Amino acid sequence: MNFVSCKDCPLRGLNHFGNFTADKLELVSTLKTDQIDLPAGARIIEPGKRAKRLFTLLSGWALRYRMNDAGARKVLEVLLPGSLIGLQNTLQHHASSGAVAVTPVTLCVFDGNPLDELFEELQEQYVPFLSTMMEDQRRADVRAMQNAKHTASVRLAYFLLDSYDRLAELGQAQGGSAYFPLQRRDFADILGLSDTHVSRSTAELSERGLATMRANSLTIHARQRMAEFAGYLSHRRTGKRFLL
Amino acid sequence: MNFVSCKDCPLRGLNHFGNFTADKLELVSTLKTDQIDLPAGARIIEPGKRAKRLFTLLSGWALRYRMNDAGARKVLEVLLPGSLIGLQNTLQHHASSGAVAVTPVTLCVFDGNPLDELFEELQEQYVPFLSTMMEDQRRADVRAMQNAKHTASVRLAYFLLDSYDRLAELGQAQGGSAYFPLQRRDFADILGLSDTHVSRSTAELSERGLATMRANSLTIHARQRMAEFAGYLSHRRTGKRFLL
DNA sequence: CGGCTTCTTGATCAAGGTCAACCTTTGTGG
DNA sequence: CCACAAAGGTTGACCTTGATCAAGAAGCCG
Repeated sequence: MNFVSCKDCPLRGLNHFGNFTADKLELVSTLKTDQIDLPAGARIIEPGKRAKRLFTLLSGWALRYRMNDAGARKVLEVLLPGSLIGLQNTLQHHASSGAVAVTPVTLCVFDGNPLDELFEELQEQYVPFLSTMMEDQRRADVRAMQNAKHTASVRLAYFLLDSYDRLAELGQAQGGSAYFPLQRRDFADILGLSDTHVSRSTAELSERGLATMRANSLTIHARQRMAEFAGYLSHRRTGKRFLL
Repeated sequence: MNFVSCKDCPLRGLNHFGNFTADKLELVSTLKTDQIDLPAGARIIEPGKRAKRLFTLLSGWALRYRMNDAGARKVLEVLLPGSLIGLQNTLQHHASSGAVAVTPVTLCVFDGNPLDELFEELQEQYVPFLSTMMEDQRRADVRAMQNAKHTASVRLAYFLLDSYDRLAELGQAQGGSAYFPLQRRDFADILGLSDTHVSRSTAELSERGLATMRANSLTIHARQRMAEFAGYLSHRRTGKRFLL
């Protein structure tokens, strides 16, 4: 993708993200030092390594994950356009999560200490910034709660609805359908299931007439019933999302 | 507990927490508007409610939790002295996690917009602040990963080791033993197990000679073997922890 | 000493893991 | 355009982990 100035950022135009004033935007533009394209499967951040650079996902899908001793991968977070990548690895000496591209991705690169400048110059932005972190934590909280009590197909249904709504906010879902590039193995690592059982669960959702998934796409057939099945409440988000 | 000025805060003296300069400390002192004692079992923050106040746990144990529709509780985080409480509920419109005291607790109260002032006046503190949030996220990440793959007793062992190390950093554990006020039911809600199975798992750790728990206390008998059993690595923490 | 709550132990059962065979897609080269 | 290989997905059989239900055993008050 051609280099995009933050002033012309296609994401920033979306209602979903907060706006900066022209001069703040100018500052953010100067903080963006590079833009890189990576193919599907590329490792964006190596787990266990310290990083100096902070990324924003401009387009494409990625996963934040962690490996355990046995070599099994657990996906901790699904990263969609607008997601900040690498905060763990810039702030912690021994961050053990990494990030990998699921589709071809385009990344905005913020070198040096963008957060220093951010908090110096864009001081009043810390509330949206923290709110966005809290929103992500909320998502993790829900996941934790569900893992404790619900069955595989309920968890899958919840994950699909939540993901669909995130995509819709990015303008990447309409009429119940969305591009959805995850494979069985990814679902397994996200939900903490075996890929075999993910298969069974998707079959169940399909049999119930709730949703079908095939060939990189997701279709939700009966939103209302599926939300009941999953115990999903689409709550209005807390304000706009922060975008560096 | 008598009102403690931040300048005389017993926690701040610990090596575990970062230090402020005298004038910053003075500022924080003025932000602390109150100090309250609550008995064991008291609800510190009501789930689902918006809150204006931010708390710091000065002494005692508390749990951040969330209820599901079926009325089951899931503990999301164990809060020990120094923990910030209520960030979710001040920043999000619809925060659904609450906090409850496990032991009698003493809370420092920060009214109004302490974070505003913090970031205005203590601007350079944002790195420790975010680092601390990332450290807590790391703990959650590990928990998520374990839930996916490990057995109940391994998860319990990991949780005990992690908790023990947190207590040790607070000077509340020596020689393998620590005050540990959680009940079977709390463990169940933390680990996402039934209390019955927590019982079996503690029995297993005891039979293996790794650790025993009785009467509000935890004793780790064979740290090394237990760490191997749990796959636990006590990594040096990333810098000091932020304490408002 | 009852009358609580918490903890333990046992028996049964269901959700999901594992292993293995087979089916579908997709891609590649002749 | 077909043949075949490789990767991903589905289905089935069996087994393990941990949930559920229920009955006792400790503690812990009054």
